[in-house]
Order: sequence, then C-alpha cells, then structure tokens
Amino acid sequence: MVTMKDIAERSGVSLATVSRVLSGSSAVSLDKRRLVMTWVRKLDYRPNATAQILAQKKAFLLGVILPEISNPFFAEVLHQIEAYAFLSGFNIIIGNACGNEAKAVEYVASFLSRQVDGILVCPGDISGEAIFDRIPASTPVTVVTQSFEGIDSVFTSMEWGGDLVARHLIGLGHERIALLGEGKDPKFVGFTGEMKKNGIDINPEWMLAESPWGEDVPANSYSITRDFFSNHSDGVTALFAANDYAAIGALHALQDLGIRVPEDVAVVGFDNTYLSRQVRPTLTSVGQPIEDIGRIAVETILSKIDGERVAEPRWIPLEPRLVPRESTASRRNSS
Amino acid sequence: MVTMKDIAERSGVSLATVSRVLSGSSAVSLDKRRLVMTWVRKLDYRPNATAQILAQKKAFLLGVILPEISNPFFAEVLHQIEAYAFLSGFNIIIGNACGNEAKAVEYVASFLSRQVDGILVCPGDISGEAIFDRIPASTPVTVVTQSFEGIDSVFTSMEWGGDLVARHLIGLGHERIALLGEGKDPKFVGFTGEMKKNGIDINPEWMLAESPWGEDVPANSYSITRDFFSNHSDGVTALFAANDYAAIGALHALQDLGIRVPEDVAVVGFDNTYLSRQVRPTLTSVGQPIEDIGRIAVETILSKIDGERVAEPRWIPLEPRLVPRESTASRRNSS
DNA sequence: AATCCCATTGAAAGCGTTTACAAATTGCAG
DNA sequence: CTGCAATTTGTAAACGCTTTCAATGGGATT
Repeated sequence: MVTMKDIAERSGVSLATVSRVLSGSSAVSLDKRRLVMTWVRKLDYRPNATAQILAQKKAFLLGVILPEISNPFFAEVLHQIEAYAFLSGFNIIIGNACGNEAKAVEYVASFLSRQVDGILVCPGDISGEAIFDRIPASTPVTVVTQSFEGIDSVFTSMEWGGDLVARHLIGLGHERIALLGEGKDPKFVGFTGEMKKNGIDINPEWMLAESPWGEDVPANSYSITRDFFSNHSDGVTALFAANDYAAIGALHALQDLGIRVPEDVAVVGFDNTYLSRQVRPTLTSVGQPIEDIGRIAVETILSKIDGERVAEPRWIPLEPRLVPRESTASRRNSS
Repeated sequence: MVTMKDIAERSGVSLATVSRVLSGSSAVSLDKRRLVMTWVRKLDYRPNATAQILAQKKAFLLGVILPEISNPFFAEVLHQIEAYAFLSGFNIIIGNACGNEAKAVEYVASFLSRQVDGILVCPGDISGEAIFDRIPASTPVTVVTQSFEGIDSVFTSMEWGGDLVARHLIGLGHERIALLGEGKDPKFVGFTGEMKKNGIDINPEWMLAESPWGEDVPANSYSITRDFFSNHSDGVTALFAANDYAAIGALHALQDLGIRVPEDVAVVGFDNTYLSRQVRPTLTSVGQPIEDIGRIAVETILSKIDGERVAEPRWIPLEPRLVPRESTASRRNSS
C-alpha cells in the first residue's frame, strides 16, 4: 500500500505538506501542490480512512439498527437512508436485530467501538430501552419509523393514517365499517376518532381482533373474516385491515363467500406494500412516506453530528399517503 | 473516552500488559490480570476498533455491494450474509449501487479506504468489470448471486432451475409449453435441454419474448399472454415465466380470458418471491437457496481472508428448489 | 554457587493520518 | 537596510492500539 510517506519522499516535501495538499486545509505553494499531486496520481495513492478516523475523530460512518432487513418495508427505509447518507459522504454499517435484543445491543457496541458518528435505530418489535441505555450521550441517535420517549424520532403518524382512511370511506358513503386488527392500534384510534367527528360510531362488535404481526397473518385474517361475514355481517359495507397481509387474507375470504369487492364490501389495507398493486382487485392502502422518513432521519442525525445541540428531543411525525385503488372504487359507479 | 492508557495508569502496569490481558495474546500473571480487569470494568473501558484496525491491519469488516437493497431478493441475500458474518464477528458495510456503475465504483473505493477485509459483490444488472478492475488482488472478493469470469462466484444454477421445471411439468403430463421471457435466458436453455432429453421439442412460436427486468413487467406480460392465448393458443397447456412478476401478469391474463389455472393451463414462475404465496391460485415457483448462497459466500470469502490461497477461482453453482403450488396442481385431480 | 531457561513485564517502535507549533522564507513599509 | 507581518514549510506530537525486543526475576539444573 502506498502511503502519504511515500508521496512525501518522492516529492521531496514533508508529510505535513502532503496532508495539506490532500485535504486543502491550508495554503500550499502552487509548484509543491502540483508536484505532490503528480506523485499522488503516479503512485495511485489512496488515503487510509482508518488512520484518518483515528486522527480526526470523525468516521463518516452511520450505524443503522434494523429489526429485519428482509422485511421489504425496512429494506426500503434502509434504501432511502443509504441514498441520503451517500449524498453527504457517509457510509452505512448495518445491524440486523432479528427481533433479538441481545443482538441489537451487541451491534450497538460494535458501532460505538468503530467510532460511528451516529446511530439510526428502527426498533421494530424489540423494546428500545436496552439499546438506548448503552448509547452514550455523546453519540447522536435518532429513532426511525417509531417514536421513543426522550429521543429524536422520525416516524409516520398512524393516527393520521386512520384519519385518511376514515375520510376516504366516508366520502364513498360508507358508515358501517369493520376493523381487522388490534383495537388499540393507533391507526384505529385515529380512524374511530375521525368517524366520531362525523357523527358515525363504530360498533365494537365489528372489531375483528387479530394480532397483525404473528405467523401466517393472511390465513388468520382469512378465517376471521370468513366467520364474520358468513354469520352476522350486519350490513357492514367496508373493511379496514391493519396491514396489507391481513387485507389480502380478508379479500380472499370475501371472494370465496361470493361477496364482491368493492361492490358489496370495500377493503382498505395499510402499508402500501407492493402486494397491494399485485392483488386482484388492487388494494387501496395507506403508505408511509418512506423517502421522507429516510431523508429527514439522515438530516436530523447529521445536524446533530455537525454539532447542533437542541434543548429537547425532536419528534417529527410525518403524513402518510392514501393510495386509492380498485378495492374501494366508488360504489355508485360499480354497482 | 477511557483508553487503555487510563487502565494502565490506574492499575500501575504498562500499556503492553493491559493489551495482553485484553487480547489474551500471551500469558499475564493472575494477580495483574485480575487487577487490570477490575479497572476495565470499573471504568467501563471499550476498545477503540479504529485503533485496533490500524495496528492489526484487520478490520473485521465486509463490504457488500448490492444492485438494489429494496429488491426483496437482494434484501434477503443481504440478510443471510449478515447472519453468517455476524456469527464470525464481522460487521457489514453496505453499498447500494442502484444500477449506477459509478456509484458502485465509489463505494468500492470507500470500502478499500476503510480497509475492509473483503468485498462481496452482487453485480445485478451493472457489468462487474469496472468494479473488479478497481479491487487490488490483495483484497478478497467474491461474487454473489451471479458468476463472473475469473472470480470466486457463489450463485444459483439457472439451467438447473430450468431442468427442475421441465421435469415437474413432464411429470404432470405437459408437452406443449409456452415460455415467457428472453429466449437466451439460462433457465430456458436448461428447460429446453431437459425437454429435448425427454423427446419433447419446444415450438419456437411458443417463446413469448419479453424482457423480464424492465418497467411494469406484470402489465407487459399480461398483454403478451393475453394476445397469445386469445389468438393462437395452439393447444398449449402450460406456461413457464421467467419470474414471478411476469407469471402473475400471465395469470391475470388467463383468468380474464376465462382460462382456468391450473385446469386448462398450468403456470410456473421463478424466484419464489413472497408474491407467489399470496396470489390466487398460489404460484408454483423455483426458489434460490438464499440461505446457502449467503452462508457459502461468507464462508468462501472468510477462507480467503484467513489466508487460504487457491490456485484458480472457485465457481460454486447451487441447486435451486422447486416449490409446487396450486398453479400446477395435477390435471388429473382437478379437471 | 554458577548457569540456564522460562515466565512475566516494560519500553518503544510502529500503524497512517492530522495538526499545533515553530522555523524559514518572502514581501513591504519605514 | 531593518523590522514586522504574512505566507509557506517542516518537526514532532498526538490518535489508541499491537507487537517486537530486551530486561528482569525466580526456579530448576548442574
């Protein structure tokens, strides 16, 4: 490997001068600069980032903790983070927690040891506590995709998403709407709140309870939906599922019962996964503004890295987007 | 930050002794060892990985170049690579090329500058040349997911995948089979080869040409398939698509024409994406052994990092898996 | 008691940068 | 010319660790 020392010797200048030429940190006479650059090119010199980090105490490295890379949503978040970090000259080192808190903690330790300039954390289903406890105050952190007490957070407001669905369905004339998921889910809270504002109450019996994150979500929601609509459908004209997987299970259940979507029952999913575009009928869904999340998360942490100290943690809720598709096409037109 | 020097001072021993205790590289008397460890714990000492890298010339870092993280397939490959790297104590630094060769090259430069121990490259659709040219022979590389002239490669044999499809369809009694994709695609080469071995020729007219990687693949394959089957379906009883996206477009086309799948026409996809499980009917597909790819890729590069020098590059073709689903259910049972 | 060996330890030289400080050179006003 | 500031350059000390080499000391061996 060719080092600065080699360049210095060939050019007959000191190490400091070479460093100055390379970094542009202070003026160097034109002739020496040219001389040095000539040798830099001739020997194809590449700086050793490790040595630079040690000397400068700046690594241009961001650690990213993810709950599960192979989940397309987080893969996309990572993609956006990477894109914006790249623009700012930062590299990304990843830690995939796999729902394993100990692994996440170990990754955090690695990151700190490697002198990362900051850590972005997508906690996913593991509690953040253990992670944040091990990050010293001197290392910037921001939570991505969720909000966390006392820590800068960039996330989508799920309540807001529920609002959007409510307004969308109200606009289409629906008043009797079943919910598929967990009642305390913020999106349902937002949804019922917005409905109530419009004088519409959601019957608690239409809350088809299901954990949206377990194994084999589509199959579960299939059977739950099938049960509901074959027994006591109760005049329900729309179904709002906690996510696209659940929505698709429901869709299949309705189709198997001979219930037409959207003519008889409209279906709304959540997350706007690419499934929602592939299924028939295509599925109305609510998407997170992933690009914004990534960009703003990176901006937030870079501003802290650049020394900005803000008194209190910033919570940045972002607005989701409703993407209307066939599964909620207007009833007037279709039936 | 507390450094080894602090530990040394508190314990009243030399830096060298602290280093020896921490690394276990050579014997230290029990009392000093205990003394040092006491202070290590008391001060919560954390080694500075950057300094270690500089001194040891080993970074325990793997660079991974990906064509597109948000593609679920590559996300899963990354996941597996991460899993095995983690077990060996290696961290992963990622570079997302986004089909942009210049970006890939820039990432490679970053990685080298950071003294990564090795680079795993998924070239995707960009030509590897430019990348490999910039990696000095001293840095281990292995290609993942594809094979590349003169470089260690871990990949799925697509010919083999074509074989599997051929045998599967033959076993179900199909003889007139349309192909949806590019004729020179290795999987089709494998397929036609295996068919020929069984005395079955594929009519060139049944080769429904389509680029499987462009924009809006499902829509394209939809119209191509629809054209074919509405005009001159020619007794074709099965369709083998180059990937699941294309297969799903075809599926919808057939359904819209009132052609039953699998009773009238069987459909086989490729890649075994999670779409294949969600679509109705569920889609028979051929999956890559992603876990094996990740594991073997990591094993391969680690063995090179550990100094193993093999004369000639290793090409490691892996066997794909055919996953039979509803779209090729036996015709005897169904019709 | 002298010799040798081994286990333990410390001093110091790296690893490849940056940077504070000082020295040398230049230009220019007095 | 002399003095002074500004510019350019070099020296050397960090940065935090590993590792070579030599030194020390205590047994065991003769």
